[in-house]
Amino acid sequence: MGRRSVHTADELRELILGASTELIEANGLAGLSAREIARRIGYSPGTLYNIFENLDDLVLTIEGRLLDRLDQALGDVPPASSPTQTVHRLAQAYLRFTHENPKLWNLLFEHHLPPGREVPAWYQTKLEGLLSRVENALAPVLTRSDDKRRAARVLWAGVHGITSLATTDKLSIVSTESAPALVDDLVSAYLKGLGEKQDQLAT
Amino acid sequence: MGRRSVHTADELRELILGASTELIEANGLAGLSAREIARRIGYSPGTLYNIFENLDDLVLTIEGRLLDRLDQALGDVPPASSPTQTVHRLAQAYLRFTHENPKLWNLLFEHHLPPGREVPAWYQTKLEGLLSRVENALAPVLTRSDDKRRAARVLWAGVHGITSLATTDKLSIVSTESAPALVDDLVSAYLKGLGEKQDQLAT
DNA sequence: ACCTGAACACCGTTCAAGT
DNA sequence: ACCTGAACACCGTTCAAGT
Repeated sequence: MGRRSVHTADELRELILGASTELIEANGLAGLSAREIARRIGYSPGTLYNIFENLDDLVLTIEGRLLDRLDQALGDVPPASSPTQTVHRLAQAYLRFTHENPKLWNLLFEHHLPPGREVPAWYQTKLEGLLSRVENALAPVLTRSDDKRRAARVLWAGVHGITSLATTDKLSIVSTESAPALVDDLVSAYLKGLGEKQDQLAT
Repeated sequence: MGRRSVHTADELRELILGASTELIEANGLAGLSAREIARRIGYSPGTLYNIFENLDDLVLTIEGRLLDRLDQALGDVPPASSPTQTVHRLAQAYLRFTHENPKLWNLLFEHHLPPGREVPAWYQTKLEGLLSRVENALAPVLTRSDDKRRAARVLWAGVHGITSLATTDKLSIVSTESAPALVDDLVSAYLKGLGEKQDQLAT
């Protein structure tokens, strides 16, 4: 037929991304299918492939926007009286974000690129941007850049691990309610332990 | 036709599980399909459904065996001179295990049961058994059972987070080579920090 | 230029029919 | 009793044909 510009390419793009997000929020990656997206927006499956290379490309786009939203959420965190307190706030903001968007967040870990394909460069850049927010918060207390790098990664991984176990329902060793307390415990004990190490090095 | 007992039900079960494990080790959950399993073992797809309820049931069985193997690996860790050292050894053993079976381990997080279904009771039991190994190692240093529970969960989640980021290739913020150092850093700083807290409570 | 929809090569799962 | 294989209801992706 040729519905010819009932929607512009950009509008179509947003329609597709919107429908995809809804499907993922409802049933995770398993709920996403090209044909179902097409049904929801009233186009044929083929249309998706005019706009996106394939489903992986589409998912990567959604993930990019999600990382941007998290970056914004972390950017909105006001610095606290001490670096330690700021890290606490960042960690809780991350936790809140993942709990508000559990299925969408899980997408980052459920979705895998086919064997050959690498993650795009902009994706890697976004990740580093997020991590640098933690590194910056740690800067006043960890001057050696190696220490800062490592501590930021350990904290990030630790908080990720807690949210992962809490949201997965598969390793339900951690309940959703207990997650914030575990995150606080991790951050405070770990940073306290690091501080002691620092002191030892200083003496 | 009715190949009638060329293999016993148990043999067939093992054939299916073996082929499934190979497929997962090659390409993750995405590489697994009932039809491909059937092809590999020379039976028709329908046969799988005489032995397993469905693919989820089959995957859950594989996951159970994997948890058993990890439990054994952790059980083989000899206690060290101090509780802290023992936890270090457990954490490294966990890390080694996940790095030796990356795709299989990822199965635990890639695979989700359909909306209604809950994880079976034996599954939950196995998880608690694993966690109790960490709790036991912590027992000499953390007497309050609440503290023990929390510390074991934080450590477990933390190590899980590090391996997850290292193996995912999607959040490649952590390289495979750096993982052991991050795990050591997490365990030593966290436990040192907890120790300080304890001291404070004691005074 | 844009979109369709049939076509191809796949899925998971069921179940009547065969041995 | 055990296993098959056709059938059903799905997939992702491509591309000739239509407007």
